[in-house]
Amino acid sequence: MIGLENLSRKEQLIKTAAQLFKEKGYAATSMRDLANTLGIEAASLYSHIKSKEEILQSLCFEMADKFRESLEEVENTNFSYTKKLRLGILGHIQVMARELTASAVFMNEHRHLSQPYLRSFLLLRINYINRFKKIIEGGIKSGEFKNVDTKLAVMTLFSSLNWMPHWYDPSGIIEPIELGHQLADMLIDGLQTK
Amino acid sequence: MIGLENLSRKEQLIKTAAQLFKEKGYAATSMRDLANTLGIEAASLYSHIKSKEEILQSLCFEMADKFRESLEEVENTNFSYTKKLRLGILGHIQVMARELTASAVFMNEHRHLSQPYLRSFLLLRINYINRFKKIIEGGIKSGEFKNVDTKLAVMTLFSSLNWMPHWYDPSGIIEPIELGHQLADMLIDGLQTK
DNA sequence: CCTACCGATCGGTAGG
DNA sequence: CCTACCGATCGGTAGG
Repeated sequence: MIGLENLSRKEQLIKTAAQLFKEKGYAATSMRDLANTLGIEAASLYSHIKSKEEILQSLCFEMADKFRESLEEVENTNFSYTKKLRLGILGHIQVMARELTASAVFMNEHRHLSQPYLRSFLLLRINYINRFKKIIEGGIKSGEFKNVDTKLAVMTLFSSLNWMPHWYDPSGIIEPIELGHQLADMLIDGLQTK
Repeated sequence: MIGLENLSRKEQLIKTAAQLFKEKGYAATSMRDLANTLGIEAASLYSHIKSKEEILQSLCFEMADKFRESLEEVENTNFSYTKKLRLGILGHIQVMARELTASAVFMNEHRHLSQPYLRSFLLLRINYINRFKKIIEGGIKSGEFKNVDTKLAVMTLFSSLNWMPHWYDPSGIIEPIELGHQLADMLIDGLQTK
């Protein structure tokens, strides 16, 4: 692992776990896998964390919080719905780009949370999705957007966004902001030439 | 479980496993979970199948085959790229709608395949994605589509399509074909009014 | 952060 | 399809 030198041991542990959870999945990652990657014994992990699930909890809820924060900034503006949607997409992608691994875990591994954490995570997520949906609905009412099925539209957006950590190459040419603009262009203007 | 009466015991077993793999994930689903759901002992499963992974293999490769078949039909036409893209989307969604659970497993659990199955699965998948990409590239060259980033375009399409099993309600109002048309409309024409 | 260890559960087999 | 069982591995604890 590279770039973990400045982090506390606990932060290193969570970052490393996120990597493993992303690659192998939460259930298929053992505490011994994690310990081996860090170069310590499995039992030693428990002086930093209380349980395996605690790691998943911090990853999921910290990301949920960052996504919510980013969208709230956009909501507190007076831009058109078209611009709000674009800024919402840009914000989401920038949060994701800063935490690509944690974002992938947020998207794919949250189902392994136990109750009551799972329930409150799903509430946060549906709330986030509904806020994007409100922007789309607003755009339809204002005449900016076509009268599409808003559930389909928002789920298309949400799945496109959240699958990005699986294929986006942060060392590649295209920058997160540029990527966000292109995705917004595609969804707002379509592929077709005018 | 409903509607499994006409299937062979092995087919029932695979369908039931798909449901559990979708809900809990492959790694978190134990053979005892599967046996309990079917109302038999875990050891009895092995008179129908060789291993847990064999179930995952049949699910993943059978779906890959159906998706490939559906896209090949579209490729063997002389339609415009716009129409090919639309028909490709419709085909994918119809295959998925017929096997919603297996499709979710295909999308999210394939990483638990061991070698050499994982490698050949990923080859099938990248081949499928590249065929969609070729349609988009063709449309750009012909002037039907704007000069977008084709990797972004095809991954947006692919992730939208494959996340559908997680939110699409087959008992709801909207039919798979109608859904496919609306998704195609969105991606091709965009959200924006003209 | 380590050694030593716990009970529970895992995928799977033998033999009927 | 069952009983009986296997060795391996799981998340986690006690005590230092």
